[in-house]
Amino acid sequence: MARAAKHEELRRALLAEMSGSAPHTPLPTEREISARHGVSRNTVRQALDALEAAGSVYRVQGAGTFIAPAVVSKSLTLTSFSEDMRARELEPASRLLAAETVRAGQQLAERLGIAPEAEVVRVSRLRLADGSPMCLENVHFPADRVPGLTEEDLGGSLYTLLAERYRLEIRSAEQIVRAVDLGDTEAALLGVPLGSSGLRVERVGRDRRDAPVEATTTLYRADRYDIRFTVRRAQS
Amino acid sequence: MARAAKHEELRRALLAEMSGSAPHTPLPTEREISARHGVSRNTVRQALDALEAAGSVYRVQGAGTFIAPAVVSKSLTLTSFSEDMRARELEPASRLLAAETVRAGQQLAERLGIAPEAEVVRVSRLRLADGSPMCLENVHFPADRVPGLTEEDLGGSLYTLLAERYRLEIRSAEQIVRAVDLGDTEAALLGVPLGSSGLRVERVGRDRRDAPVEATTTLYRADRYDIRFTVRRAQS
DNA sequence: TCCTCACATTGGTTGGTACCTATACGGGCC
DNA sequence: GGCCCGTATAGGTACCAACCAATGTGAGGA
Repeated sequence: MARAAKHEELRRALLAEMSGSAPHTPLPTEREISARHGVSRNTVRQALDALEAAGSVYRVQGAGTFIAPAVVSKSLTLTSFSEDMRARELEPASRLLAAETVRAGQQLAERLGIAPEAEVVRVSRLRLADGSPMCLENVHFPADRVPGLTEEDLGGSLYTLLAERYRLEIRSAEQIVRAVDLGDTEAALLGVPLGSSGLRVERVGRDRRDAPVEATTTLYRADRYDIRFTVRRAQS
Repeated sequence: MARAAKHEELRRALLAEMSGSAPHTPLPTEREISARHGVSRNTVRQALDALEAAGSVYRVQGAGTFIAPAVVSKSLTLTSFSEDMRARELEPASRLLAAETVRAGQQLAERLGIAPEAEVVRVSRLRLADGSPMCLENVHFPADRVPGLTEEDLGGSLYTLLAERYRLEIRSAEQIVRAVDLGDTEAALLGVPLGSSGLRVERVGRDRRDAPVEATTTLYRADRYDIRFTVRRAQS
């Protein structure tokens, strides 16, 4: 390891230095950080850019860079269910419901950018947090990208399995969030009353070349789950 | 105008040049763009950084920069209801339900970072898209930041009013999204069947100094509204 | 024919420098 | 005492230059 770029190391260092301080505390000036850490101001700015994008600091021209107030929600990042639950201090677990190879069909084919006749591997799991149901997860992969997946241990993190076994890394994902009325089987599996509402998240995960790798539909219990994120004003 | 920074102008220029081309078409190399537009490579990279963050292009080291596939969802940005609806090609409108000054109370005080006894202005509106109800919106401002707001015309864009009348600009916002069962009055106002589910978005808007400016709770119809966004893998 | 490896090319990182613009603070004027 | 404005200082923009690291290709060997 230790292959990290300087601006990345600096980012971590600054994050560590900041960790104890109160919100709105000013950081040293860019020029001072530059001098103290023995890097160029360019590198400092790169690190600060990342911290700003993550919502850890805010900058005011002419005034300085300041520690952002502790936010409920970190900026929106792509996380696996396991990571998501651990961030909420819940213990993630899984119950495999189905793992099979089927035809893609029209809708999935479109989301994954493959032919409707192509085969996909479907993994259906009930995800638990601290032992009780949190969501129903339906993941689809193009079959030719994950040969032998149905024989693997699907109880843990799929992301880890994908990365280690198939060298597939999901770098970005598009998500569509909707509120839905749960069906009876869904409500039963999730252990909520019939007629409850739920949060449906449809996701298409892409590798660093923007090729679709995964299409997932997840149904969350409305009473235990929310989505938190920070948005910023952008230019047109 | 024309006060735009070079990297910003370049970004727009590149976006325009790209607009016709097919996905995965490579852009000119950074060095070539630099030469052709008469700017430094640093500036080119700044422009490309923005385009990449917006999801318009993706970059592969050693290979090039490519036009990203047309995505359903642009990267997540902060938009007003009016902008949001226009992006969906719907005509936004408003019906004012209430505009009053009240005590903040515990919960609002916490969200806005003010004292519970402090006064807040509450603006409650039914938002319409193409003439039919889309959501119920409840906006709260610290009263001392928007004197005389209740006397203004509250039928249009609050963001515009805030910017022009009070010089308040919302630069970032934290949002919490949940699925909820609508209450009877809410369902009636939104014109959906009793017992329908809805999407509740709680937002705290902040100015560029990260000071809370507004706290909004919005209740969307589940059948007409979804939230779309792109997430990226981030470092720890 | 197929595989391998060196190399040219592309984006990624880092350094350095200069100048612009917004901000805050303090001294001086009213 | 309070307002105004100059000035020091902060971040923002832009340029140049050099080198690193991943990629892909084509020449050459098995």
